[in-house]
Amino acid sequence: MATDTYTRILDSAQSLIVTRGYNAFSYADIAAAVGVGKATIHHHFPGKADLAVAVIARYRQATVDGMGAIAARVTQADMRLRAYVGFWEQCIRDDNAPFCIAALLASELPSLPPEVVEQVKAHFDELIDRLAGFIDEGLRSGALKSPDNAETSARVLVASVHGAMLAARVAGGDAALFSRITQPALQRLTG
Amino acid sequence: MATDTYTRILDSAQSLIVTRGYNAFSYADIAAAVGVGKATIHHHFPGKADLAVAVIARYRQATVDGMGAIAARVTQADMRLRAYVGFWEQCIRDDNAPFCIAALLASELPSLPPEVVEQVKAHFDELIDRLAGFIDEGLRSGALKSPDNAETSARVLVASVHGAMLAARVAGGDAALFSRITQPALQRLTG
DNA sequence: GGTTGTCTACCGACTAGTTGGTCTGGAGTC
DNA sequence: GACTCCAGACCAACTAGTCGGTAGACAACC
Repeated sequence: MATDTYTRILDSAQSLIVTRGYNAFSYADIAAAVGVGKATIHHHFPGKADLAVAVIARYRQATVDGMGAIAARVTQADMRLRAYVGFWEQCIRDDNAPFCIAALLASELPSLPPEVVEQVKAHFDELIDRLAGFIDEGLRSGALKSPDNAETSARVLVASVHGAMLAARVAGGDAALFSRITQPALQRLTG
Repeated sequence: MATDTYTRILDSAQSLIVTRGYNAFSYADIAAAVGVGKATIHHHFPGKADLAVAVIARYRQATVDGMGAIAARVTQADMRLRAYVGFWEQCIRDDNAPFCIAALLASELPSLPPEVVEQVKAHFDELIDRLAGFIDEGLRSGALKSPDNAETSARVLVASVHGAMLAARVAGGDAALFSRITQPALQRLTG
């Protein structure tokens, strides 16, 4: 199912989307990066939208898995939130995947094919849902505090992370700036 | 200097960038929207980067003017910040220009021509500077409070606004959601 | 008061290159 | 021999950008 070429195309597409967005990468870019013909990409992903959908679908799964791993590994609610934010800080620091592709695609939303829009929305819903789960648990146990409900608190935290990503990107990949900006949103919940 | 056609091209480019970003609009789009030939656009703006630079430069001026107007009209520091956030809430509600073009371009930053990158960075610097000015004044007078310095506080607020814009766009232009997400960042300063 | 020259504003037709996508066909495998 | 995987050549449509040329405004000159 997931052959090597298939995965490498997906990897390449993902890193191109992270740096350029949906509209500024082409089949030729991927073909050159992976070292295959353009037709090979079409073989695995009939259209550009299919490719993007596959990238986000995998990204969504990775997010769900990652949040699940945090839930399993970390027991304290405040540390779970710190792990989420810390993950992105590390990504920016390593210049690995220094931007959430869903956030990037969200900004381009009005110019995206409907299937892609659907995936982006689904990712946001999922992410908010998982974080709200962490926060809800923390509020019940008294480990966290917030004047708002868990869902709103999660949205505020995510917005802070996305805004901080933008700021870090403008500052040339400044992970320390990202950390500085996201800290208040964390402190607001962790006290 | 600034003829009618010139301004209309600029207007059209700006609204196209707001909805689609830099890479997903073309000279043909603008030509069709304005009702002129493509060559006319090239006459006023030799290259696509020149056009984008002109759009952002005008946007920067409008931002500086707008912040100046707030400073002149509103005396209380907390109300100045509310005016800034409220401006964007209104833009989203009216579906007028429901996204900051600099924030949108910032997400595409790695794929942008250097002249455009420069303008985007300059806008961020200017915006942070003006807001930090408001906050600094408020901190001195005791109208605002913050554990951080004015510059960091301004960055946190801007990140919150940009993150909330993304959330509102994903939610289909939900101005109430934008307001709900930005409120904590305001409350943090206004108490 | 014509004539000439120069300027800006604009257009239709063009270019070279790129876009996503299709077609045919070959190599390897089960 | 059917199937998956892949490449090369190709396509129409589109991209930013260029070309020569036109229409009008303004001025200078004789």
